[in-house]
Amino acid sequence: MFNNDQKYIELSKIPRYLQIKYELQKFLAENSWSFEQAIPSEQELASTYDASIGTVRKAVECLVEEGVLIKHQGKGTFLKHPAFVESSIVRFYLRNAKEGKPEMPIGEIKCVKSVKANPRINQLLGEPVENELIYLERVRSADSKVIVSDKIWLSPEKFAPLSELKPEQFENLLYPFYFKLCGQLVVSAKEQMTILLNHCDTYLTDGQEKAVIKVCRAAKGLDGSIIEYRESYGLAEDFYYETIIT
Amino acid sequence: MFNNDQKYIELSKIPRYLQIKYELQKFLAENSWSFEQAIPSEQELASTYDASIGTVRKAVECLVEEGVLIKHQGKGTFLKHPAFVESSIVRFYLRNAKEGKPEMPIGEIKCVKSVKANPRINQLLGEPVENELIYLERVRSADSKVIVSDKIWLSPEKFAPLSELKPEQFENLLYPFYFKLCGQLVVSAKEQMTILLNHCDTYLTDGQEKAVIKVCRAAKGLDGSIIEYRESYGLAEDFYYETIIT
DNA sequence: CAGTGGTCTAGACCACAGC
DNA sequence: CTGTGGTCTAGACCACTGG
Repeated sequence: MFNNDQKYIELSKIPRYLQIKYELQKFLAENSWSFEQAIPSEQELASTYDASIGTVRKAVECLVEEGVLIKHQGKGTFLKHPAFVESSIVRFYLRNAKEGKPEMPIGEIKCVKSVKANPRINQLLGEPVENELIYLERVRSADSKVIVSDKIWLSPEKFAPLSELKPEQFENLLYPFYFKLCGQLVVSAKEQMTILLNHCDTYLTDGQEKAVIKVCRAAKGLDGSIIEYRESYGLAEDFYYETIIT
Repeated sequence: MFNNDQKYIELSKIPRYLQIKYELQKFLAENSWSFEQAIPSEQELASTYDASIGTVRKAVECLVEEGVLIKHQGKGTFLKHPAFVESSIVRFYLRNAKEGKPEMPIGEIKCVKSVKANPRINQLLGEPVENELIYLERVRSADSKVIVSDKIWLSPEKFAPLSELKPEQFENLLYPFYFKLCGQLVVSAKEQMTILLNHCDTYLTDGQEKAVIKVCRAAKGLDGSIIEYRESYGLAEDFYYETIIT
């Protein structure tokens, strides 16, 4: 009925460069594009999408700003390795790191299991409310001291390969591991920080109550949906965070 | 016209659009441009700087991204009112705000004086290390409860008019007041957050030691130099912060 | 050298605001 | 209606990369 017509009109109102952006995003998600191979050049994209270079450049520019792509003059445009280090919770230890060589902390999985549905988290992950989720517990340590304690929830479908693994079979960095085993790439995340003055965590606080910072993180995949939900805890005394405001 | 040509040849290493961006920034700073009057249109700018519209648009786009300008289709491009509310320290109370009407807290100056030089702060503000600085103490309250306590340092030259004032002559919001009295516009700021578990503040903690969050803020003016340094304190239990990571 | 992205031009038409 | 910014084109040349 009218719906179709209306939809068509609505769609044609979306700028061409945004349409191309979405197409490109879909293309990259569906092909599990590698980090090493350049995506088609701007000339190629212009001809395949039948648009001028300027328009394609604008589409690509959007994805660069979102942190999905990165350009190298003379070489090409590539999928960007997400900046894993930039997590706010992981900045804790960077402040106190030895001069010159900030050492990456070691990530260790403590527990992998399937847990009952949690309405709020299921909804975030786009899962039916009755579905069970994959649940990980993990600690990050430096100099054999626990710095960050993570609780992680994942969709059972997208991350099915993980549920078969034992804790020791995981790797140090989780996001590249997700990508390798499950083809899921984290491109951005939203974090909420709060402070808990008396919190007790098995791994972080030695069973005592301490002041901690809690970071709730919702990580998005290439298609924009939330693919991982994580709650991280660090000691308040180690906290340091920097930001720019405009 | 000759000037432009010559300049372009001399500075040919810097892209034209960046040159125009700096020229524009200088122009806005020197003319104390108002928020209500649109800056010259893209056509005008293109002809005054003898560049194409596309190039001028790119220059303007830079300043929009930096939060200096804002565009309104059909109306023009304007100096942007800085988003004062977006300060991370001021987000505390927004979380607990009554539904529908997050009330702005009331800002009240407690003290205005000239203080001895502090090497670190003098350097940040670009002042000779022996110069005295203007120093303000201020609290922000909601429901007659102190939410944030600020210590503020300013250059004596740029903010000379303030040193003559009594506390009660200040206004609720400082940044618009700076602009009105001293022609100084804050366009961006860099903040560093840490947690102090046992901190005592005259206004915030009733003389007791409490867990607080400390935010050090360096605020930049139109020309990119730091024009205000501020240390803000808020109760840790009220802290809430959101951010996007890419 | 060829191919990539980076910059720039000189137009065109559209969408929106305000008179 | 005019003037603004928003989108788009079809080229040009430059700067950088790697074979």
